[in-house]
Amino acid sequence: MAETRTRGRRERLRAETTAEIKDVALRLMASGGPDAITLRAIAREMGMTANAIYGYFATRDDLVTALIDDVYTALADAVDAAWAAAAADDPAGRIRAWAHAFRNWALANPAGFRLIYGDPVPGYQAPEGGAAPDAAQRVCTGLTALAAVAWPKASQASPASEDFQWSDFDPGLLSKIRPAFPDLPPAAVALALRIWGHLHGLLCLEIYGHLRTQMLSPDKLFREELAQLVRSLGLAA
Amino acid sequence: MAETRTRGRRERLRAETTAEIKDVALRLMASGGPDAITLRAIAREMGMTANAIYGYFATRDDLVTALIDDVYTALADAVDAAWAAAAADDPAGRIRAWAHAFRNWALANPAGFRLIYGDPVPGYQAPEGGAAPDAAQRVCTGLTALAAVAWPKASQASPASEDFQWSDFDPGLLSKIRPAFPDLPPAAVALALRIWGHLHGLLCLEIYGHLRTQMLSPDKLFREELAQLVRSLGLAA
DNA sequence: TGTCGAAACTATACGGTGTGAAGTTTCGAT
DNA sequence: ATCGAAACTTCACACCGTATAGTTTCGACA
Repeated sequence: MAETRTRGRRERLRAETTAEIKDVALRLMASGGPDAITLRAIAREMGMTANAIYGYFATRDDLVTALIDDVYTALADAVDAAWAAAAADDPAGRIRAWAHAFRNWALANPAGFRLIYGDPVPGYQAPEGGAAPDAAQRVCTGLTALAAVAWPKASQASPASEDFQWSDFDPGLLSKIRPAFPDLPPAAVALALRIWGHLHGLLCLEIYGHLRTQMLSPDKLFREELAQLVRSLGLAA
Repeated sequence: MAETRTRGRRERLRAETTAEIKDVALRLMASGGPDAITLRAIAREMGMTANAIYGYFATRDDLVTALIDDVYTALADAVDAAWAAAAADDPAGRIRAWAHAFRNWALANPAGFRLIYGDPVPGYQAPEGGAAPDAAQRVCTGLTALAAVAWPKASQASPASEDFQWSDFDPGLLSKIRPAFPDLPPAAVALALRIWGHLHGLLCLEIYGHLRTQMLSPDKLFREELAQLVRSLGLAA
């Protein structure tokens, strides 16, 4: 038991250091953007040598990957929580809550948003698996859940023009969605992705500063977007 | 006259070198992404020293700015040309032509798209004026022209919920739009920006690889988006 | 309790980057 | 023929990621 305690101690220290590295990296990112994430800066902040970090992350990309995982998970948590907090019998309200949570999170963590959705860092290549794809699918799944509730009305308000097949979508995504919504057709998933694109586009333009050159009140535009979305889904109050 | 000839020669050489620098930079970007744009790599390619480039661009950011200007202008030219090539009496066709030109350009020049709309390069800060904002406004203006034609029908199909004012928009943008479309209300410009956001979002997700994790046929999704857009504008065939 | 060995960390080095200052060459204008 | 500006090179500096080798720390076990 002393054994497990001490071994636990080693692992605890290691976990703490790992957490501190990620913490410092996130702080640097928040203050100086994704490019401020340099091993040397992190080490400087921690009173270490840059090479010491290699004991915790094999490469800087691995660290960035870990950060993306954490940040993306935080985003997914935020929108899921907003969804859960809204009244279940008010689909339009849930969509609004979800979307506003998404935007508010992005505006509060612009560097995080860029880290997830932009070029995180020079030459970075995302790995295959990991928490980030999971979080992406959670976001996507949440959106599909919203679309699923609205689908019966939405599909008759504006049926899909393309004939979507299940084979058009990623099996991993479907494996999470289809069990939850057995009656959902492929076109509804396409709708969810389109909605994702709508919100993502406005947010990208805003966060990367392309909207501010044309529009002085992006929040008004976003609210209008949501109003039209709710209406197009046949959920208008 | 010998005077003007020789002075012209100096300037011509200078212009040629400037063009070659940008050319090499664009080639590097196309093959290795925006991050491959390094002064040293350019100089290496040209058989020069990296510092020689400082005679043409005061800083690397200035070079990147020049590239962004060129690339953004090329994009604006492409969509404008597609718009002009489509039949003037077919608003829906013009929208489709515009949007497909946008997407095709982006897919053909992913690095350029990232250069314009993403983090171009570590620590880059866009300057105030220049050709890029002009090109952005051309894109935006083109979109507004599309929205303007559709507005009479579109506004009664789905009127705006927010009350947009002219003061919500950038005066520079309005100065180009309002003279051309005197009867256009602010809400129509908001619609144009929303459409921009829709297309931009799908394209961003696709180009940055976030869509491919969920959807295997992005082009089908894009066509569906356009179909729904045309329908929502009351332009359905 | 003394010793071993693994883990954590440092030191040094290499090649890459942008950029500044100073020196050299080129070449048109007078 | 000469002057001077422009083009270019050389050298230097600080920063980056990362590989290698050496050093310290400290829990585990005889």
